[in-house]
Amino acid sequence: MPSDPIELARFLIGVTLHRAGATMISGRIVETEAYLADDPASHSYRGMTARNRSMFARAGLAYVYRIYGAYWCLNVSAGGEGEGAGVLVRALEPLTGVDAMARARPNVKERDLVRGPGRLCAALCIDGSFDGIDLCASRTLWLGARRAPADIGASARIGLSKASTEVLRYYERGSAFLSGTARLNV
DNA sequence: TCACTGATCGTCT
DNA sequence: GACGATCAGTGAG
Repeated sequence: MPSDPIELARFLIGVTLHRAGATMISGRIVETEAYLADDPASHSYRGMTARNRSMFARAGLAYVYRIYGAYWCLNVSAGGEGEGAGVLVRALEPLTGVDAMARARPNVKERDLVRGPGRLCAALCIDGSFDGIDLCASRTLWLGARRAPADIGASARIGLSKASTEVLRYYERGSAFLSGTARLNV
């Protein structure tokens, strides 16, 4: 697994994310965003705090944070220890445990279950208690095998007020499970 | 399908 | 005290 945030963001496209709870849930990552060490849009930009310390760990740990008071977002830490880089996991292609995801998100269409970082965490029951876990060693949330995507597209990142033109969002071209509008997923 | 808006609260200034 | 790596609902085209 690469540690450079851009290489990691591209590598994670096609990797299977597993969640073991009452039911086994898994999905293939189809969309990511890279957040660099010296990046005005990154939580790590102003240095390490109690919230973002997981971003400064060695690559491969989970950084889970709450946004807009209501949703959780899952990142994979990147870079070397103390660097403060990460990759936001934005969308999955559901593989197994669709029923469990639907129970966690009632009245939601299958296509929208894990299409977006907040929705993804809700469907997989990921919250702040997962912050800092090792995604290569955990038995509750971990990264598994990779099935290489046919084609990887790139676009500007979504939802940012700073550095919003940097092309650091990556996605599997043609996937039906991408977030954002169609224009971004060409 | 796209654009716009309000909700909501932990974190940082 | 302000803001945010989002989402669901609404209305127009």
